Amino acid sequence: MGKQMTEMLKGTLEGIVLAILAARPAYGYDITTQLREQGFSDLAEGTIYALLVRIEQRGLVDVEKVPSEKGPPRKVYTLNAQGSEYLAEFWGTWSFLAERIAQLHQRIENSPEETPREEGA
Amino acid sequence: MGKQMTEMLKGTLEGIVLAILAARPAYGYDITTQLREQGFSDLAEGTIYALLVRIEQRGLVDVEKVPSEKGPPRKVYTLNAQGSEYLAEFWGTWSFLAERIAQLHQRIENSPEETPREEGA
DNA sequence: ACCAGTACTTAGCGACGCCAAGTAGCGAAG
DNA sequence: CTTCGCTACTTGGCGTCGCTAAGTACTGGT
Repeated sequence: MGKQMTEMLKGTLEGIVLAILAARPAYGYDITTQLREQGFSDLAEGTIYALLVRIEQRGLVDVEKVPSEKGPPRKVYTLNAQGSEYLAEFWGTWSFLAERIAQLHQRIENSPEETPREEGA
Repeated sequence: MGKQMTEMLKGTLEGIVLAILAARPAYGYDITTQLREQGFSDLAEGTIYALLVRIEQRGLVDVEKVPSEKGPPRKVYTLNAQGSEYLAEFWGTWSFLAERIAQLHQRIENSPEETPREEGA
């Protein structure tokens, strides 16, 4: 997916990453790999790292440096209480938006321009 | 809803507006009113107008100036063939994203940290 | 010694939604 | 007749976000 997906990820990627961290703690490279495997194939690596820095500075996650056998130390992120709260808000916002959009989608599906309808009443 | 919604609307608002136009032609003020009534209560007016200019320049809509009894002439936007195509792409992208996020949501719901589980096997 | 894979960082860019203010046309109230 | 409020669109500047691109650093294999 291209530009549309890029724009859509603004605002949702944050929630996605928090949701991943809600399942279990993880580090940047790991998260990137997970997402790429789950279909976000051309997700930029730098994006995740920048996002992690942001949510750390907002105090939504706790960080721990863990040595790796295969490279530089990993920064393992864990969702904390504030992060859980923020994630809950995210689900609320997302649900609201998804519901409106689903309604719009149905409304179109159910009233295609082709279908002849009684114009009068 | 606040900042989360603002960020989420990036990329989705365009699709929302196109979907509204797919139902029937409309002008900026009208679209803004519709959206505000449908729950996007603090949607900025300028946002919609800027978006309409963009989709017009991309050739996704046709425009017609229609005089109004209550003020300046309205710019009525109609979704054209290219717009329909683009909207279809939007649904594809949105569906993909919504599905992934739904999966993430379920995965969390089904494995809450609180629930005691057999640790061994 | 070199390269590939792992893992994180940084600087700059474009796109989008918001804010604020302004322009313009019309009807009703004073 | 001026003023106010509603309708309707425009414009300039701002902050945020994801992407691009380049770099740093550590390890193991050839």
